[in-house]
Amino acid sequence: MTVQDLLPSSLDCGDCPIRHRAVCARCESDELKRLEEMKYYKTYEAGQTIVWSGDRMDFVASVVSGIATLTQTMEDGRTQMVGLLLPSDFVGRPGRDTAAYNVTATTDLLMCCFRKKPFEEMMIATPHIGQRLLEMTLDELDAAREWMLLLGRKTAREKIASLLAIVARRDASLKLKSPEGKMVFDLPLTREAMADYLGLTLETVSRQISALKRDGVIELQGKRHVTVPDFDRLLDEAGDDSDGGFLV
Amino acid sequence: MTVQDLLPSSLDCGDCPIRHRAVCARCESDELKRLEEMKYYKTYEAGQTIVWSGDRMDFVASVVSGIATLTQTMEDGRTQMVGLLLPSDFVGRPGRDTAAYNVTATTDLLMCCFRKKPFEEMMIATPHIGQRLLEMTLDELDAAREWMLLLGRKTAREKIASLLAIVARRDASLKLKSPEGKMVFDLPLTREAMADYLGLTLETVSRQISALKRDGVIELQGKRHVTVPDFDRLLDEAGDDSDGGFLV
DNA sequence: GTCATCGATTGATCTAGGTCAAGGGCTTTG
DNA sequence: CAAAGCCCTTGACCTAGATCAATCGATGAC
Repeated sequence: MTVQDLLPSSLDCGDCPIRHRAVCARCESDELKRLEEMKYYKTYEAGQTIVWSGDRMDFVASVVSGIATLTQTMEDGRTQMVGLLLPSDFVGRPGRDTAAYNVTATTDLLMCCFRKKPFEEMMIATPHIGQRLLEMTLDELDAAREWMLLLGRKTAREKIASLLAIVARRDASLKLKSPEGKMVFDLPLTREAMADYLGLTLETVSRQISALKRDGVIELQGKRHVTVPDFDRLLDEAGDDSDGGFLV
Repeated sequence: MTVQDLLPSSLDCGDCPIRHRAVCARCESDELKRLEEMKYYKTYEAGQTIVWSGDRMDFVASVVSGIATLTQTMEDGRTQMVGLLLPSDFVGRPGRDTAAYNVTATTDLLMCCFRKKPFEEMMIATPHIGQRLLEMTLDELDAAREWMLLLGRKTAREKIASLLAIVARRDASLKLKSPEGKMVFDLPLTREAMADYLGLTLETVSRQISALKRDGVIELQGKRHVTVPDFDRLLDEAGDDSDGGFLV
């Protein structure tokens, strides 16, 4: 796998990710223009909740910069992350009017939004936008199911390695690898958020990260800055059959 | 919640579920007719694999009767069920040409199929079919994410209760509850398949079912026939916040 | 400069669920 | 009807990860 393979085809031009990833892969210019007219930006601070599960959600959006999470919670407080939104990811449920999960900004966040109503009208008027949405939803479904394998069957160490691989791959899509072939990135999540992602406790996350560091699978500068000297080794630790998979 | 609430609006007429659930909620008669012309039936025996992950899959289909499962496997044999197909469920990935999971018939199975190519053309020609597909895929995504909460955060007992609740609800959609308000159904899965669904071992499944029986949450006639005297009690054991959720 | 606060680490201990092993009904086959 | 498979149950034990608790920086407030 080369660095080129990691580059999502969608991020090579323009300023607003939604143009490429979500909607406009095959847009004619006049449709693009209508989208441009519809879009607006919103910012959120780290920690801020964007919508609560069950709330009315009258927009769809694409993450421009920053990280957000989708989480589900039980009455007693147990929480499970069910989606991780990285830059260029899409959020929103055309055809549904309430949110099914809590959406929370875990870093400062910039989102490119469209009011849902006109977006849906545009979807109906421009069938291939609907097709694109279907494709993206299928991607999300694949990611969710890969994640289910992780939650149900992987060990704590494999879970951590999987998460690191996902973030490394997504991050490498934006930057290039260092000259020596090392992958370098910052963890966008606290230990607690990682635990909620992986179905673990934050203590176990901390221990396993320490273990991977001790065993030379990763290097750590500070608490968040990670260097992966050998990505294949990391994939191996993750127990991933497919090196491609896991779209998130 | 009444029994009426449990009835999917889609199963009240006709002989072929795909007509209702998957595609034709708003079909005009000529489109319906074209679909009728396209469809064909396939049968599989219990235990038979329908497609292997990675194989070419040149059809989409809807389950008419019987049960099928979607599973993912690691090289060392650990397996996780990622989807459960009950009658009227749709399977297939318009726009993708290979299967992402193993699809296996766990009982004798009758499916109503459409060759993928003409189905996709129909989808393009009839936008609201695409919309319906998007809606169904969003439902599946919701189910997958509910399932993630189960896998990541629920105890073994809660997992079992959740699964029983899902099957009971789906089964009750087809039959009515017994006069005394009890729900009665047959488990469509072996203990092993339940374990693969829930991220447990078959021994733990067996023990927890025994425990629920001992505690009067369920009654068992034989190994598979289940009576639920009090559905709310079961939901309570499942730890479900929403009594609605979990579409599968 | 001191005191909170927040995230992270690390240790000690406990336990839910996994693992290994031995039957116990069933159905199917010859 | 014996033999062989399945599928399921139950018991005895073990371990991965949870829980409880102490400590350690950073960072920021006053």
